[in-house]
Amino acid sequence: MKTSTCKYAQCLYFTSNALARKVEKLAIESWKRVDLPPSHGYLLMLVLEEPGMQPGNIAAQLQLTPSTITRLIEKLEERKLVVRITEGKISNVYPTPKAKELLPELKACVQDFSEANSKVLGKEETSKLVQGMNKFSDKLSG
Amino acid sequence: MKTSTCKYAQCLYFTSNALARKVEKLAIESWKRVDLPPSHGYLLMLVLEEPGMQPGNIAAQLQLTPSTITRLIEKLEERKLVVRITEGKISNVYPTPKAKELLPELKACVQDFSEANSKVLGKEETSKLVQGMNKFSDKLSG
DNA sequence: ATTTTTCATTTGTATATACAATTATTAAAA
DNA sequence: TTTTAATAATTGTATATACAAATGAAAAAT
Repeated sequence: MKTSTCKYAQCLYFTSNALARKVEKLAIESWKRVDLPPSHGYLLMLVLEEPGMQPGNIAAQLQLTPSTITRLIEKLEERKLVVRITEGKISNVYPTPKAKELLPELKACVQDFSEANSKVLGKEETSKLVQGMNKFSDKLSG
Repeated sequence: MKTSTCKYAQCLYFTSNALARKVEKLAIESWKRVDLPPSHGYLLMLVLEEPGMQPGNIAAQLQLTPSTITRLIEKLEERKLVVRITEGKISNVYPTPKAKELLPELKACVQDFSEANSKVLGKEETSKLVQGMNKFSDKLSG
């Protein structure tokens, strides 16, 4: 259904949620080749770039709560893609060799997704949209 | 954390999800006065405007799946805000008197939220952002 | 008039996420 | 140095949402 026929098409609540759901779906497609949901994929890439990264920092980077990060890590551990090494109150998350092997594929997913959404609105306009969303996000995150 | 310090700040997946979560939070605040999550509130308003509306149409309007609508309606029934009357394979959802009494308060929530997010970016710019998001949404929704 | 297909809704189950409470540890204050 | 406070991570529980399967009814085809 076109948003123009939606009663709440002018409402940011409605709009941002609807968009997020659709973009999520698109992203899921792009990440199917590695059989990971996008959220797991992004977390994994973060850890590959910075092995030993702590859950708290991951949470900040991904703008998710620590508890959510714990859950994501659990799943990635089950898949043998990361290991957690805990000393005292801090944990460090490391990618496994299996994850390292997967890196090129992960990058391909990101690339794939980027191309997919560039096709939708064009690179320029998509980039502007992203900027607008970030601007709003930043003003909100107190 | 500012998005500018986020590794994936240029990624639509990341951006749209992060924005949706933040906007949701803002909306929850606005809807607290009626003790309803925003999604329930919007559904209820739809049904108040068009009593007897069917779940399938509600789903289309809100761009949610029918199963999600069933769940939302269940909650609203528990709260005695709507009733479902089923004949054959179709259902009609009606607002209760309690819901009708609530209508001014619901409108106040919408108004409140709208003001809250206008304060963030300004009316003009917010409106442009919404347009951009809708445009993307529309091109995506196959 | 039966059978088949389509359709609207619901149910079972799964994922993503959050909040509040808990645990365990380190740092600060007394 | 003992107590207190702050911090990092986790766990328990709850909400929002979806997909796939099931149900039940109406419409279409034979």
